[in-house]
Amino acid sequence: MKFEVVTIKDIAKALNLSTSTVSRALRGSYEISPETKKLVLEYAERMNYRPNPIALSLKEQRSRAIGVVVSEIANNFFSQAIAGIESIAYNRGYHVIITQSHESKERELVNIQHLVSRSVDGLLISLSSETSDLSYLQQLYEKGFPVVLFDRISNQIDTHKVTADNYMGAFHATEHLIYQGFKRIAHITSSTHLSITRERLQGYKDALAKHHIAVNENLIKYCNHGGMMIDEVEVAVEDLFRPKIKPDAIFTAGDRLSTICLGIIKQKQGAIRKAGFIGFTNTNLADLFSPPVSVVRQPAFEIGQSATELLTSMIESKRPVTTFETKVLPTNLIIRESSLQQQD
Amino acid sequence: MKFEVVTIKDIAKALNLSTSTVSRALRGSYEISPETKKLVLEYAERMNYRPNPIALSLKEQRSRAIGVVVSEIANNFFSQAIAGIESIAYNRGYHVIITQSHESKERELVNIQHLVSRSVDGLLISLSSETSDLSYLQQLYEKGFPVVLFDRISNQIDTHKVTADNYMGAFHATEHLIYQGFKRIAHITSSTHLSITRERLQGYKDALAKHHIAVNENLIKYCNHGGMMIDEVEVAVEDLFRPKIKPDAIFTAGDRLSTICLGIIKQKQGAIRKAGFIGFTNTNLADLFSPPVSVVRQPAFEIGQSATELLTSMIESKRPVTTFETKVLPTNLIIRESSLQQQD
DNA sequence: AACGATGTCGGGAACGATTGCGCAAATAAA
DNA sequence: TTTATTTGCGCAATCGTTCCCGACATCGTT
Repeated sequence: MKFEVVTIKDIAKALNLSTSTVSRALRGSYEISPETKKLVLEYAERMNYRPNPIALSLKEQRSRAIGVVVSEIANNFFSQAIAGIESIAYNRGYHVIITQSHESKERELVNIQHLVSRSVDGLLISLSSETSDLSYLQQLYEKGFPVVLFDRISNQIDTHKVTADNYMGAFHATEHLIYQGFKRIAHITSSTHLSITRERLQGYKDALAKHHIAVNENLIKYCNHGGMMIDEVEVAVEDLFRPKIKPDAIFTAGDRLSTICLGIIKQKQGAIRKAGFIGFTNTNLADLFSPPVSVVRQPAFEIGQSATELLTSMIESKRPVTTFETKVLPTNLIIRESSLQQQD
Repeated sequence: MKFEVVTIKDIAKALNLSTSTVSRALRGSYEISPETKKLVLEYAERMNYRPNPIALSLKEQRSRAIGVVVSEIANNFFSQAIAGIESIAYNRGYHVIITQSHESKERELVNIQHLVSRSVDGLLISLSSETSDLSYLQQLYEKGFPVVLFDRISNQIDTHKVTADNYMGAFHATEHLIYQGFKRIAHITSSTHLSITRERLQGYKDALAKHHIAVNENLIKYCNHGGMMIDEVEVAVEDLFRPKIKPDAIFTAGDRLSTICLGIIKQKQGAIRKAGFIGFTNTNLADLFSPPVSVVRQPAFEIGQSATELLTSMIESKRPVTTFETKVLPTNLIIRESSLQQQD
């Protein structure tokens, strides 16, 4: 099952020229006479010649492809980020190879090794929630392999990073709840391995502190699988609302976490149902919810774009890049009914 | 900015052997003595040798990668389908290269050419809404290049196809609305170029016919950009509800179409707001809507898996495949409040 | 002792493209 | 006319790997 294509050799043979001449003619080299150029160009056009990228990769030691590792494609944030990645990569002539870690550090490692062996020119990574040891990546990176971290970043490795302003996003969300009069604001988040978890948690805590509300560790729940397991979230919600003194608002720190939590709330009655709600999520459908849901929205598309720009510039840089930037893009607080204090 | 790796040549030099011997030792050839094998294997292991997939691709004329063309990644159906594709491809040792057509036939063509020139071993395609002329694909396919169509298929090309049972999905959805007492059921769909449009439309019409309801062409609106342009949908909805005699229910035929339509309905009053609603969508959040939305859900993940299984079997088939199957997977009708007749 | 059989290994072409170098012919300069 | 320069093109190496052949050495057989 082969798919025969014309090569530079075929053209050379047909035109009674050498492959070098054909190659140079195609690349418009000055050392080829205009007549020969025209001849070759026209024939190549007619035969629909396309240079073989694999051969080029082998010769030039680059593949013009970048690898992406995310936890899950079917997640609003990531699918939007990938769209952003693809938009820039496409323009710069790179292919995008996508892999999912499913929040597993083993799978993440296998994916990275796979991509590297496949000679991708660079890597765009959002860490899995299990990942704490970055030594493999570190090692790879120190050998000069371009890596850009996005969304879930780490300070264990010194390279370009792009992320949303998780701290301020969480801070403003929490402060908004406080302004609305909520006093006992619960926070449901994921593994503390993740930078986004820690940043959002800090924003939450600092907002409370600013308004002289003591942080209550019982109001903070960690779902280590980040919403990959529904049970985990159910347990967290039930734990929160079991005590006599219940939370009056919930602030969730992740896309899946938010939607799952909303689903659980919907099935419940009483205090749970009445609690204020705001969450980090990138769904476009939040205003269709009942009640319309307040969200912290991340500029996912732009994060993907920005990370890809940094990566391609690193790949194409002549000398080793030594100064790195960490881009922090502002989040968008969209207030709808769910986070408003009900007057009753 | 290079990333130096050990090659078979390095091993040969270090061990004072020829590359042929090293190659054979690594592949466990019988003509290499056990001692030499052991020596090579251990050294390769120690140096963390990985065969260069690019070189292999060049030699073997295959890349162990499959190309995917969809209209948009950030769409529930496609992101779920891609997850299914990736799950099978991963197990069979293939990489997945994803591209988006953004519903443009030019972009689709460029992507396909790009992927082919990059020597993907096969193609998984869901056609753009603009595509009517499949001659390029046809031509490619006739040269023996493995192609599997999924979701948006075409009978212009004879190969494996995988799709949801759009006809029955639409039929049952429409019939459900009829059973609920709705009489004037509008249908908002996309370009008739698409197989899914035609199949769903036919299901809709046949359900009406079965229940002796005349098809009213004024109640059918075609959004040729399939929800990529919001205006288009707004115009459609307004056109539907402008006449004196208004529809009492809406049935939408696509993911984006459904959610956009729901957004529009939400902003309106009166007849529009009160109309029954059901739509094709793969969002997981439909029961969080207000009211909870009835949907026709496609087995997106399974469609992706199935298409990938067929493609890889085609790629790996020794002799040309001549008999093709069209897999039709059942849809899932999930009834919630939005499609129930309100008793008032 | 001569021969074939077997076991181990290396040489080199091939996959498709680029590119430094060299060579011949044509042209320009002396 | 002779020399120098330019023009136009081919040879061959290279990227990493596989694989067809051919080259030996060793062993057993007659």
